[in-house]
Order: sequence, then structure tokens, then C-alpha cells
Amino acid sequence: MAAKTDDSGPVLPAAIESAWGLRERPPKGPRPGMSVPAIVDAAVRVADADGLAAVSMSRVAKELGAATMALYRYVGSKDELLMLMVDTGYGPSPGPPAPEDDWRAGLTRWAWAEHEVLRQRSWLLHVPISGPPITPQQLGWMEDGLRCLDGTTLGEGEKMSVLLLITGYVRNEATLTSQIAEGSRAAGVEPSEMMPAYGRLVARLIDPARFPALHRVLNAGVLYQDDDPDDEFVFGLDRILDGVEALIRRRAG
Amino acid sequence: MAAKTDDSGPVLPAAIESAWGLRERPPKGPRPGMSVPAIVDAAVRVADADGLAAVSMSRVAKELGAATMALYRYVGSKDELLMLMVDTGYGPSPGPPAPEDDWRAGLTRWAWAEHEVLRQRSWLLHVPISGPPITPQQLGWMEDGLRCLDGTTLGEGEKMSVLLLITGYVRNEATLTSQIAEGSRAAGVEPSEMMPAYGRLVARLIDPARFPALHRVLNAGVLYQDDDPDDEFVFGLDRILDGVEALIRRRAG
DNA sequence: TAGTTCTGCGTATGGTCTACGCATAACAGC
DNA sequence: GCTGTTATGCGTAGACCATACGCAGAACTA
Repeated sequence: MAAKTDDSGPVLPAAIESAWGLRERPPKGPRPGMSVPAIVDAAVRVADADGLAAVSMSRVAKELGAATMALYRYVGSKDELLMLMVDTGYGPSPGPPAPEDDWRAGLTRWAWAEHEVLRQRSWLLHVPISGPPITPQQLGWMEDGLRCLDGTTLGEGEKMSVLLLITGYVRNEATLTSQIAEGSRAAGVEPSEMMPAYGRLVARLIDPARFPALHRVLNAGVLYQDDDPDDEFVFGLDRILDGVEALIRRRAG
Repeated sequence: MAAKTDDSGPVLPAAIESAWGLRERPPKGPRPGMSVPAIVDAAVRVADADGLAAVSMSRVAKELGAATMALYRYVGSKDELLMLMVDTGYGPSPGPPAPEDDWRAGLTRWAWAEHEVLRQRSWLLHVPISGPPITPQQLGWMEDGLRCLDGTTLGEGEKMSVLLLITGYVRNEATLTSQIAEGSRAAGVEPSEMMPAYGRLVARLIDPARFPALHRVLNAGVLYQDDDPDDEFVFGLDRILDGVEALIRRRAG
């Protein structure tokens, strides 16, 4: 119906376009000595080893034996590099759900896959995400999530909302867990001692008259025990999936 | 039972201790020309006006007509200042739930209160939170949330998990919303045009054979319409609360 | 009045990202 | 083969940033 208006969209950063396989190299000029994937891999290596804070342009360049400014021939800015790091950091999506899985089993597997990635690469949580997903792998994750809901009665918009809900939960849970780990490393405390220490600290600070409910939680010893983070994770995930199940039943019934 | 081991906890930053009203000023030396609250207020003012990225020690000092290094007599580091900014940025908690509210109404109000704060001060989302809450106001929010669940059959640990679940959801939703707003400002696009532009972009990038489910979502026009962010918010919140309700019924029955 | 202790803050160090420009390498066309 | 064009590699330099350190002087105690 409409005329071609394909250039109307927001301008995609150059490196992202080449991640989608668009944009070929012009035949002139000296052959490039590096490649965008090599740079991104090096940056991911640095982040894996020393955290996201260690990822500076000069550090990445050193990793490659190149000069700092050489990188700017390949990526437009550090933010662009970060975007690409997220793409390869997540890696390929877990794949579509198994045929015998219902939506709940599929989404559970989907959530665990992201959980696992974030457990292993907690620096992904520190990357300031600056917009909706546009890189190939990220949309791949989305696709796989959507397929889990294929057989359900939900509307397309509702499917999207459910995925947003779950991925947000996974990220949030991973953030809390990694904060405890990082905090314990910074304070030189055993990770298993972190929550108990926090409980004692809060107990020292609060006035039971002003914070009765919190005081009750402390008395129950909730904060003192170092419970399995995985239990915490499945608790929240099951709550959310229960909520989704209620919606699906309502739509179906 | 146990002997006094109150010094065993992790060392609290000096400025946080004085936020709790501990630690009094030594009587010697010249009278301080500033105060921690004044510094934090100035920093919050800068963040409100120009975003968190604009908050540098020199900028805050300029705001106060003071020298940069003068601030370090009051806060130990920039991270400490950020921690205090979060405390006053959130402001006082919404207060305990009204007596006539059931848990669901109470938590809904609680979630909306945080939602509102984050809508108004989106820079709070950019502060790298570095541990569990320890400032007075933050524990105040926690207290109010816990009180909403007072009459329920949930265990103390479960109450805590539910609050974590909700606050995580609120933060996540606010993050997405503010990203759209910031992205549209950066790209010079009308905020209402942001999602449609994103939809067109994704449509241009993906191969329908490789991304069938995503393609179906696009065809349904889900991404093109600029729907009310509040609708999206209540959708997810209702899903979560449905899940909590299912748990409460199970515990009760 | 002397001593102590704390404040304000100037200076300096080492880190960040990146704009700009130059020398050079590789190709296209004649 | 020569020349013009275009891309690359990268050195220099600028504009920021947090903050360690040390000194002058103010305000209190004795």
C-alpha cells in the first residue's frame, strides 16, 4: 500500500548493521588488520576476567596488541562496543522448546537458560542497556521465548508482556545474587557469611518500635540463614508462572 | 543468650552512620561550613536537572559554591554520596497500608508509590546499587511493604520474597519505560513515535523464516502502537499478584 | 596563651573517552 | 605502470573524571 519508506527508521549503528550481515567492505584502501568480532571477543575476555569496569578502550586494545585509537576504525564508540558485547555475551539462545514441553516447562527452561548465562557473566548486568533489543542473538532469545507460548490462547501483545515480565525477573534476581557475591568479595567476607552479617547489621540499626514488621522478620531468622539462591529463584519464578497460568485459564475459559 | 558481638558486622560508611543519627560531631576544630544533607540535596538537584551522568564531585561542589575537595570532608567517596542520594531520592515511604485495605490493595498502592518515584526521578535507576538496603528510608519502604502482608498466612521469608519480587518488577518496568523516553530524546524522535519506529526497524531486520513467532507479533501490530505504559504496568503487576494470591490460598487452605 | 584537632582546599597523579590529522597501504582507471 | 582515491593505523592532545596528600588557619580545651 504505502510507498517505500524503509529509510525512515532510526539510524542503526554501523557495527550493528554488519552484525546482521548488511554492509559489505569497500574494496579500496589497505586491508583491515582487525575485525569487529575479534575486538568484541577481546572485550568479552577482559570482562570475563576482570569485570566490566576493566573494559576500557585502551585495555581492549592492549589485549589485541593494537593501539587504542585503532579500535575506533571498527566501532563508533564505546557504547557501541558494549552493545556488541552484550550480543555475544548472551550467546546463542537456548533453542525452541522441545515438542513435548508445555508452555510452562518451556518458559521455565527459557528462564533458567538466561539465569545460567547471567550467573556466569554477571558483568552483563552492569552494562547500561540503552534501548530495546536489536542485535541478532537478542532477537533470537525473544523468538525462542515467544515460541514457548505458541499453543496458548494469549494475544500477541500479552505474550510479549509475559516475556518481558520473566526476563525482568531473571535479571533482577541475578542482580541481587551477584551483588551479594561482589559485596562479599569487596568486604573480604565469606559469601555464606554475607546475609548473616547483613542481618546483624540491620538488627543493630533499627528500632523495633519504628520497624515492627522488619523486626519480626529478623526474629524469624530469615536474613541470618544463607539459603540456596536457586530456591529463591524458583520461588519467584513459580509465582510469576502461576500468575500467567491464571491468565491463560481465564482466556481459555 | 549470646554475648555482645555488636562490632562484628561490616563497617558502615561514616555518612550512613550519621544518617541513622549515630556519631556526633567532635567539639574541636572550625565549625563545618557545609553539611552532608546539604551536599546530598545539591547532588539530587543536579541529577534531577541533568541526569545522573552530570553528577560529578566538581559539579556538585560548584552547585554549592565550594571547592571540589571540600566535599571529601563529608563523604568518603562518590559511591557513598550516591548511596545517600538514593536514600533521599526515594524519599519517605508511602506509609503503612490503610486499615481497610487487604494485602492486595496495600501492595498495589505500595508498588504504585515506587513506580511514581521512579517515573519522576529516573536517574535512580542508573545508580549502580551495591548491596542490600541499609539506609533509613529504604528500610522504611521495606517496613511498609511487610505490613501489607501482616494479616496473611505467609511465612516471614515468603513475605520478604514477595516484596523482592514486586520491587524488582517495578524497577524493571520503570527501566524499560525510561529507556524509551531517553532513547527518543537522544534520537530526536517524538516519544510516541519510538515504539513504532522500533517495530519498523525490527521488521526490516528479521527474516520471517528464521523468526516466525516474532514476525507474527509484528504482523499483529503489537510493537507499532504506542500503548499506555500504565496499562503495561498493571498487566505485569496483576500477573504477579495473581501468583501471590495463589500461594496465599494454598497456604491458607 | 599553648596545644590540639578539625576544616577548607590547592596541587598533582593517573585514569577515562575520543576529536583530529597525518603517513601509508591498497585498489580503480587510464 | 602511473595516478588519484579511499581506507587504515595510530600518535597527539584535549577535556573530563575521582581522589591522595599536605598545608594554612580556625576553633576549641587546658
